[in-house]
Parts: sequence; C-alpha cells; structure tokens
Amino acid sequence: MTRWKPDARGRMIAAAMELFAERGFDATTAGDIAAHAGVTERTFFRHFADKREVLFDGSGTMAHLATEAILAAPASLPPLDAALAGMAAAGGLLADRREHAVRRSRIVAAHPALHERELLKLASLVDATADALRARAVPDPDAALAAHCAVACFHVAFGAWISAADPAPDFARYVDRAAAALRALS
Amino acid sequence: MTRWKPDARGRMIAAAMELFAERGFDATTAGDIAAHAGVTERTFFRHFADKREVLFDGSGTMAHLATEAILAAPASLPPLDAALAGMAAAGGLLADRREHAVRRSRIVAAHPALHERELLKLASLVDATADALRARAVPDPDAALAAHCAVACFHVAFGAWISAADPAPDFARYVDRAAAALRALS
DNA sequence: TTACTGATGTCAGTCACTGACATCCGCAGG
DNA sequence: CCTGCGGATGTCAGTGACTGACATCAGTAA
Repeated sequence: MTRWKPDARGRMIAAAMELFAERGFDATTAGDIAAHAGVTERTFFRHFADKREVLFDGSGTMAHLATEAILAAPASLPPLDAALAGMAAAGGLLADRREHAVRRSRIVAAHPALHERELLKLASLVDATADALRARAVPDPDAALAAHCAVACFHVAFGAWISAADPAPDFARYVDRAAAALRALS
Repeated sequence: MTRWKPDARGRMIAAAMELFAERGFDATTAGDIAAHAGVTERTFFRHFADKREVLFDGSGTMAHLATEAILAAPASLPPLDAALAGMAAAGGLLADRREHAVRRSRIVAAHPALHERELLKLASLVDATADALRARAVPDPDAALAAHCAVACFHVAFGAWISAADPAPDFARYVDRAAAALRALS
C-alpha cells in the first residue's frame, strides 16, 4: 500500500486538516484520519491524546518560544513589555505559514469543540507567560494580569494578522498595534 | 423509589457535585449521576449538552448580568470601567454561595476537561462583555481588549475571593483590587 | 372526554478512547 | 551472519459518552 513510513505524525496532521476542511469535524472519524495517513486508529491515539489535539501540535513550542524571549528580555523592561516581547516571539512560529494558519483557523472556528481546545492552548500560553514573569521577580497578581493582557493582545493581533490584505504581514507589528490600543484604554 | 419529581435538573446538579467530589470525574458515569437523581441517562443528556455542562449551569446568567450592568452604566464611564462594573455585577451571582463555589472550583480544578470547559465559559463572558461595550459605541479593538482585561480581573478576583480568610468577603472589592493592579501595570 | 403538549423512559446504534498482547523493524553486540 | 532488544505499530475486545427514533404518561385547555 504505502512504502513510506517516515513522518506518520505529519501525515496524520495533514490528513486531518484535509478531511476536517472537506467533511467537517463531526463527519470525520479518527479512523478516517488514520486510514488516510496509512496507519491504524490505535496509532493515531498513540500520537495524539484525542481527536482535537491533532490540530494543535505546535502550541507547546509557542509557549516555549514565549518563555525564552521573556527570560532573555533586558531586566529593565517592565512586565507588560517583556510579556509582549514573548508574544511577538511566539508569533515567529507563524511567520512562514500564513496560508496554513488561515486554513487551520477556519477549521477551528467552524466547530465549538475545536474552539474550546484553542482556548485551552491560549490558557497554557498565559500560564507559561506568567511563570516566566515570576521568574523575573514580578509579583502576583501583576504577573498573572500582565500575562492575561499580553495574550489578549496576541489573540487580537492574530485575528488582524490572519485577515490582513498584505500578502506577508509582519506579526510583531500587529502585536505592537494591539499593545498600543491596550495602553490607550486606561 | 422516589416520590418527588420536582426539579429533576437541580437534583442532577447536586448529584453530579457529590459524585464528582467523592469518586472523581472519570469514575463517575453519566448514568451514575442520572440514577442518583432518580432519572434515566437519556434524560440527563436532554438537560445538559454533555457530562461537563452539569457543573456550569449558571454561566449564561452571569454573562447576562454583566451585559445588563454594562449597558446600564453611565455613558460617561470609560470602556474599561464599564466592563469592570459588569464583572462586579456578574460576581453578584456568587454572593450567597461561597461554600458552593469553593466546592465547585475544587472539582473543576481537579480535571483538565472541566478546566477546559470553564475557559469556554469565561470566553463567553469575554464575548458578551465585548458586545455590550460595542453597544456603547466602543470601537474595536478597544472593546475586545477591554473585555479581555476585565475578565482577567474577574478571574484573578475570583481566585482571591475563593481563598479569602474572611468568611463572607465582598466580591466587588476583589474586582477593584485586581483592577487597581491592572492599571498600575502600564 | 378529547386532544394536544412537554417531559420522560426505552432501545439500539455510532464512535471516541483504552488496556493487553502480538508483531515487526532497525540496530548493537557477539 | 545470527541474536537479542527497544520502540513503534497492528489487532482485538471492551467501556462509556452521546444520539435518533419511538412509546408513554401527566397535566392542561377545549
């Protein structure tokens, strides 16, 4: 049947994106995805904790990038600015994959269960950001609040970046714009 | 078996809280909850969209309270302040039920799936808040950002309120405290 | 009484997910 | 070249969340 075994994981992700986009999330069974990727359903669940998780493979990396950027930021940078630097860094993961990100966000927006999982990933980003700020000796509740605000900017920036007319918009610029609007609130 | 049919819904909620606390979420089947409440599993799923939802029955009301308070706030109030007034109003739903809220939040914190659902409810609160602000002619992205920040304050306030030493703490005071910390960030 | 409405019970079925066990593949050591 | 070993995969059976279709039953208005 299939002679290539390499990167079963990547094939499952691609198959899921394709099938979810075509038939929708509900009408696609885990077995469908697995078969389309040339593996068994059992193997699918060995790679992904559940059916939704297949769409959120890079989220851990994003939190990692944000953490590193925040810890690497100059100590003189205020908490909110450090957190925002983390958001811009996390966005670096999207830089070369806007088309993929657009298709993915369309699929996620189409099903409440996927939206819910995305919220969980954003919450993980909030937690990672807050932890990184605490490692910079930012006290609570400032760390938690700054993390929440920064991720809110990330979220708003992502929405604008996804629907930008510019074919290759710079994510960091959108974070800056959201941050400016945030500061203007108070 | 049971002679009283009134308020099957309330009995299911109580049964779920009890069983989740005793055995944990995973070890409690939907059928267990239903039987404990004197109904069938099918009836359980007619009242609640899924097994988790039984713990989140009041969340719609909270969003409603927040919306009303925001729309009723004086037009001169800046967006963030109006949103925060909404959060204080939403907290009114908790006022007389701290013991219940404590038990519930313990259960929710004990299982990732429940935590995930709570995030969805908070996101609904963000959406309702942002919509109410837009109805006050607050433009985007200001409305979205103010809503996110306000709900972040709600979240932080809730955590502090839940673990307060004072036996009957005032929720609105905790919202104010979080809001003050938020404003001090920038 | 009669008809209608809404809540519930019953039953069968699909599918997400899991544990236990067998198998196969690439590779280090002999 | 053989051998054993660890990791990834296949196979199979089972549990439980959730759904659709249909029957029933209580309360209520005509």
